[in-house]
Amino acid sequence: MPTETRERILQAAFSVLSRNGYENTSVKDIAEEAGVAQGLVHYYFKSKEQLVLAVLQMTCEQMKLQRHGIEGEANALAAFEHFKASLREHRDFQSLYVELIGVGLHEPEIGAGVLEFVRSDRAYVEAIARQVLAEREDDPRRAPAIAGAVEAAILGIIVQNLVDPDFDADAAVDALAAMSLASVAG
Amino acid sequence: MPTETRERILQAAFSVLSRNGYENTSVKDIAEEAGVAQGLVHYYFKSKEQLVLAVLQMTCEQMKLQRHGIEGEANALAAFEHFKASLREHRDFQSLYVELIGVGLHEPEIGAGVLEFVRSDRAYVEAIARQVLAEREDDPRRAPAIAGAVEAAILGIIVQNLVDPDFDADAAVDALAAMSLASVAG
Amino acid sequence: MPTETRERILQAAFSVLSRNGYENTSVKDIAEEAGVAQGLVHYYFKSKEQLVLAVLQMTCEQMKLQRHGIEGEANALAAFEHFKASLREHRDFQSLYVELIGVGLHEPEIGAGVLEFVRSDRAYVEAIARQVLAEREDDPRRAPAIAGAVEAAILGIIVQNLVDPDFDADAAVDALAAMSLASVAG
Amino acid sequence: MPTETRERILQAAFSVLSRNGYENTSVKDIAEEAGVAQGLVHYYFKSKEQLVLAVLQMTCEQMKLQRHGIEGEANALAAFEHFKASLREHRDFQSLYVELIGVGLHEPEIGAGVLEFVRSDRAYVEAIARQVLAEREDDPRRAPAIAGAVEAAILGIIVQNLVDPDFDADAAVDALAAMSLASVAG
DNA sequence: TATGAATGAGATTTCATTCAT
DNA sequence: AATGAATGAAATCTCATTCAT
Repeated sequence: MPTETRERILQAAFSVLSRNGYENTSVKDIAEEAGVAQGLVHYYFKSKEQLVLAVLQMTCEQMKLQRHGIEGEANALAAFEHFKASLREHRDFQSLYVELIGVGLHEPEIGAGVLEFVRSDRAYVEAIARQVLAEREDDPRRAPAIAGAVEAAILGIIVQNLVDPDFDADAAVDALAAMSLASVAG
Repeated sequence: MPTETRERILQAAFSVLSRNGYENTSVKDIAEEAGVAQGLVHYYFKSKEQLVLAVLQMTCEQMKLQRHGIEGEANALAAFEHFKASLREHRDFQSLYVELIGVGLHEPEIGAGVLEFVRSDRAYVEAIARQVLAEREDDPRRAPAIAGAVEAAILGIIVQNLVDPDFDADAAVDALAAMSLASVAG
Repeated sequence: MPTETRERILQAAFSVLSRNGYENTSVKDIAEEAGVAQGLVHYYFKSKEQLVLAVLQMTCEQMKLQRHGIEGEANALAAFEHFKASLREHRDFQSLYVELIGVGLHEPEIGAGVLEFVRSDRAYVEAIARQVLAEREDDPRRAPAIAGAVEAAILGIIVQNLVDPDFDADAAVDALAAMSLASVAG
Repeated sequence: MPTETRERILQAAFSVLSRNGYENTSVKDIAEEAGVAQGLVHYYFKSKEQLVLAVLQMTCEQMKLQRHGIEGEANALAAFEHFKASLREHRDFQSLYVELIGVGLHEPEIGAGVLEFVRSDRAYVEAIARQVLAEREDDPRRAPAIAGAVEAAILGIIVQNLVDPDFDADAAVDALAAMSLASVAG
């Protein structure tokens, strides 16, 4: 089946990219990991950049799905717990993601993909914030700013967790949870 | 004069790197920007990686100095204001920094440089946190976790500010300030 | 056809190497001689060293085949005659060979290839020596030492023949033949 | 003293060249080994090739001197013994020498230096051969051919001794001695 | 769809040599 | 005599991409 091959290439690209980094990954490496000829990669993806973009989107899609169950709960603490778990389980995704944030600063197509995901992530945080503000009868107009800060902290915890082996990510998440809830009236 | 030339290469490297990105910057570009022969770059820096590392360190050094006046004050709000200003004034540094965080995930020498700076930055935040906790007679042992979360938010605000033209960085910083102070007893 | 191209590169490499010498031969020169793109050379051979090694082995293989008919004869004099002829006809091979002996002293992979050929050549000489010793009922245990000396003289005659236009190679081979036979009982 | 510096550079060049090989030796390496600035090497030697040539000549000179005492003796066996000793003691010289034979095939100035030494060496062998032939009242006109073969064997034993750790150089020299003496009437 | 040979541009790096001091 | 910064050319190698089959 044609689609299977495309998928295999995508998976292979994700593996190699997250393992070796954007700079150290060639189309040849990806083709080898996927077990296909080099030329076939360009049959499915016009350029390396397009392939990377597809990888980014595929992976973001996977992440969104995992979050999905939580969203209905409107429970901020549960979301933070879920985040703690994902810090342990999805290092590979996060590593690629952080690297692509950097790449996206100078490659517009990647940048657009990154932007889309950052915004959707922040929107999710904002939705939760809005729920909490509503519960406590605080001003719902505060939600965007709080979401900006909380989403920022999430990104920054991901980064520190990747970069610094001594970083206590769980403690940072707990502190973030305490901080964000303390700032809401009630 | 020898030292001047080395400095000129470093400055040129910073310019080109922050303007075009790590991937799109060649030693040739840097040499041209500096107005020297390509070979001279390798006379002063053993490899491209070493040069980039030196750029990272030089720039981190500059950032540290700017912070210096603040540190004695133990005034968290002033530090947040200063951060807001630097978001406007130092996009070039921040852009390079964010990109090198990504690069450093797979290139150990860059990674070590990034780690060093992240830690020193967090230590600075922790010192301020400790001051505030002391003022309000809260438990000083909370400082590391708070610093982890606040440093994270700082990183994440830098990222969003670079990536998303619609991001309201000032509002996020204000929300962060409110959150972090609200979580401390008093 | 793929194999043809590989062979063409190999032949081109032999030509340029024996004509211009190892030091003065670049991959670009070889690609031009073969009429292919420079990158293709590295498609077939991982590195310049690997290519040179392949050239060495290819040429050694050719030399071995030419010798083959003789070996059955157990006739030392015929072998010496054949050697005289090859001194005239295979200057190019011998020139490259002598140069690679020198190169191999400091590049292990080349050195291994050279060693292999020297040993196989000496083994061939030893086989002939053993035949002559048997014929004349002399001690067969003398064969290795005699082969060491005769193989040495062969190498040295090749060298002098290349280096010194006034060197009388035929006379030297005849003297060697006389010497080696005179030292065997009978 | 100026001459001392020149000598130091020559000695350093010999060390580095014989240790690392011609290809892997840069003028910078030599300057560093000598403890002088890179530019100074070119003050004393017009080019790298000239320097290498001077090294070759210096070293050949040293070898000749060591032989000198022997030459008066006209004692072939003593000369062979001396050769056996030099195989053990002068690997560094011999390694450089063999490499420069190869280089000299394509660089005329080096080639001329090599040729000069090969000829002088062969002339020395020929003188001894002549003495032995005279002693045994054999035809002195055989001397050049014998010398060609013996000098060849000397070169080839040097080569095999460098290339093959299992080569029994002493046995080969003994066999050579036996062969060469057996071929002379008496 | 799939292959893999072939291309051509470009990257990093090395190096002999020159030159101002 | 001596330094070492500076040059410019060249070398090896990598790689995204194309193309004939």
